[in-house]
Amino acid sequence: MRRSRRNRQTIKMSDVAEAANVSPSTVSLYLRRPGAVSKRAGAAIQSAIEELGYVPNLMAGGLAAARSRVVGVVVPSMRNAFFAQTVSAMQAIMSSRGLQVMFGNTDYDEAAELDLVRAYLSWSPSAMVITGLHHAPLTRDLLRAADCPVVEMWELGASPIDLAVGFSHDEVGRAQARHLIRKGRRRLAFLGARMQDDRRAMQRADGFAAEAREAGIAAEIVHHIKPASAETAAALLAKALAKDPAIDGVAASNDTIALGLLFECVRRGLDVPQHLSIIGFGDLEFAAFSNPSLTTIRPFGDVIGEEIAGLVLSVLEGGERPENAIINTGFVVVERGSA
Amino acid sequence: MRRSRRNRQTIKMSDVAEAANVSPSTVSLYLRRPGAVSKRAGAAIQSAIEELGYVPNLMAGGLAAARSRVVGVVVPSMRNAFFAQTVSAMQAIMSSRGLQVMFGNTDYDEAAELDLVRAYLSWSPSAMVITGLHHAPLTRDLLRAADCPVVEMWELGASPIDLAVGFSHDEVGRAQARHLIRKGRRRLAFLGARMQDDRRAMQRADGFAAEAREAGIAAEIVHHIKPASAETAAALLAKALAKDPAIDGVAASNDTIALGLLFECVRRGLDVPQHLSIIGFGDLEFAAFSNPSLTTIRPFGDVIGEEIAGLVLSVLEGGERPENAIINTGFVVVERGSA
DNA sequence: CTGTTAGCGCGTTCAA
DNA sequence: TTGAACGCGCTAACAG
Repeated sequence: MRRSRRNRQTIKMSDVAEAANVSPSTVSLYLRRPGAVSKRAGAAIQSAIEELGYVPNLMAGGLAAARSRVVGVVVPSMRNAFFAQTVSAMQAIMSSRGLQVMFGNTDYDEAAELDLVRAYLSWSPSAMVITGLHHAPLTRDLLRAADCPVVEMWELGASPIDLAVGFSHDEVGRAQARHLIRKGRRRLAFLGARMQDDRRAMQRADGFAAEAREAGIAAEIVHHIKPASAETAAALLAKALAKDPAIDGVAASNDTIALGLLFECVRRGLDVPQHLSIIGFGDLEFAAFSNPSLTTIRPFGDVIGEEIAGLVLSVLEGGERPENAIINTGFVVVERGSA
Repeated sequence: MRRSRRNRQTIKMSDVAEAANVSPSTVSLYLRRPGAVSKRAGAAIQSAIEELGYVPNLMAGGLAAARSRVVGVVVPSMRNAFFAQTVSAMQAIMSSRGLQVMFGNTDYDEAAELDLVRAYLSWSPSAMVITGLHHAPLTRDLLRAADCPVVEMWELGASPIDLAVGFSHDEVGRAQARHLIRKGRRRLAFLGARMQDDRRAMQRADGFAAEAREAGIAAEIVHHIKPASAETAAALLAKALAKDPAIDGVAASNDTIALGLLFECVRRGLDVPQHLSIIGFGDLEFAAFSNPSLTTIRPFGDVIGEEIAGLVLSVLEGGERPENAIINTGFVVVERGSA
C-alpha cells in the first residue's frame, strides 16, 4: 500500500553527519558552499551522501532560510507558443542552477493572476516572473512588497515594478505599418482578436494606427472579441472589407490570425500580396510553410527567457543587483511572400 | 533596498490567533477543516485573517505535515503543443484546488529526467506526473518508492509504476496504416523525426508497420535523426522516394512533419492526395488550414490533463484510491483533404 | 574550518 | 471544540 505517510525511512542531514563523523552544520555548509569545508570532511560527507542516498528536504531548508529555490512564473497561457518558448528556455537554465519553476496560467484574468501571485509568494520564492506591466493594484502591491526580484516580461514601456525584459509592442505595431507603407500600401487595417483582454495586442494596434496617421495614411482598427482562430480571422476580414472595400494592406495581431487571413483570401479569390498585403506577428513555425509564406515579426521569446534567467541568477548569486534593470530584447521583421 | 531578508513583517498564524482570541492550533484547524471549529471562533478567525492579510507559509505547513501542495510535472518539452495543452489543463484544475504545479523539460534526456524527479521529490510533493512509461532504472525506483501518487501520461501499454493516463501509440500507428489502406493505398511509408529519442513515435512506427504487414502491404519506415521541421520533412520524403519511387501513402510521426511534407509535395509538383496520401499525428491548429487540409489523428491532450487532475485530486481528497488506475483517453482520426 | 545553539512557522498528537 | 507541548529537517549566527 503506497498511501501510508510516515512509513518511509527518510535519510536526513543528521544521518549523513553521523556517517561522515562531522556535525550536521558542517554537512549543511558543505552542501551550500563546498569550498568552505576541508577536503577531508568534504570527501567523507560526499561519500556518506551517496551511500545513504540522501536527498535534502527543501521545505525544511526553505523554512529555515526564509527563502526557497522556487521561481514563480505567471503567464496568460502556456498554450501560447510565445510563453511556452520563454518559460522553457528559462526553466532549462534555472533548473541547471537548482531553481525550480512553478508556473500558472491566468487566461488573461486579473483575479486569477492575483491568486497565483499570492500562492507563489507564500513559498518565499527566489524570484517572481510575471507577464506584462499591467496588473491589479493589489497584485502590484504584493509584488512590490515581495522580498525577491520581480521580473515583468514580454512588455516594455510603462515603469516596471522592479526588473523588466521584453520589447515595445507600440514599436511592433509601428514596424508593421511601416513595412506595409514601404510596400506601397495606402489603405491599411489592423485586425485583432481578443484585444479587450490582451493589452499588448492593443498596444500593437495603437502603434500601428499612430504610425499610419503620422504618415498621413488611412488605417482602420478592427477587432473581434473571440480568441484567435481561422473563423475569427475570416470574420475580421469580412468586417474590415465592409468598412473599406479598397483595403490593400493589413496587419494581424498575431500569426494565427494572419494565417487564417491567408486562408480566407484563397477562399475569396483575393490574391496575396497582389490585392492585399498581410503582415503577422509572432513568427510561428508555420509562418514559413504557408502559401504564400507569411511576412511577420519575430519577437525572440527564448531570448526573453534566457535573459530573465541570467538576471535572476545574477541577483541571487552575484549579490550585485542590476537595480531596476530593463532589457530590450527587440524584434525583427521577417519578410516573406505575403507582404 | 529590496534585498534585505529579514525586514519584512510577516503575519503568521499566531498573530491571527491572537487577534481572534484563540490558540494557533485552532486557527490551523480552521484553515484545514473549517467545519471542525465553532461558528463563533471561525468567524473571528476569518475576519482576523482578512484584516491582517494573513498568507499561510506553505513551507512551514509542508514541513510539519511532511507533505507539500506541490505537484511535480516532467515533460519532454513544453514547446511541444501536446504537452503545453495537457499541463495547462491540469494546472487550471489543480490551481483551483490549491495545488501548485512545478514543471521541467527533459528534452528527451533520461539524465535530465532523473535530476528533475529527484528535485521534485525533495519537495515532498502531493503527486508526481511524468511523461511516458519508460525511464532510467533509478528514476523508476525513486518514483516507485515515492510516498505519493505517480501518474505516467501520454502512453499506455507497458505496466505503469502506479497510475497511467494516455493512449496506445501502437494503436495510433495501426490507425494511420488502416486509414491509408482503406483509401486504396498499397505502397506505404512511415516518416519519422528523432525517433531515437522519442519512444512514442517509434511505437507509432512499429504499429504502422505491423498493421501493414498483417494486411500484406509493403511499408517502409524512414527516419531522420533531427527534430521535426520543414527541412527534416523534405529530407524524409526524398529518402522515402529513393527507397521506393512508387510510394502512394505516407504517415508522419507528427503534424509538423506532415505539414512539411505537404509543402514539399507542392514544391515537387506531386499532387496530394492524388499521387500521395498523407496522414499526420497531433491535429495541430494549422492542420485544418493547409492546402489541402491535413488528415490527421487527434489525441485529446487536454483530456489527459483533466483526467490526471481528477485522479490526483480524488486520491488526495477522497482517500478512495483507484489503485493502479489506467485511463485510456483514446484518439480519433480526423479526415480532411490530404488522405 | 568546525560545532553549538536557536529558532523558522506550522501540523499533530493528546488531554482537558 | 479547544489549547499546550512537541518536533518536522534544516539554516544561521556565533564561539571556538
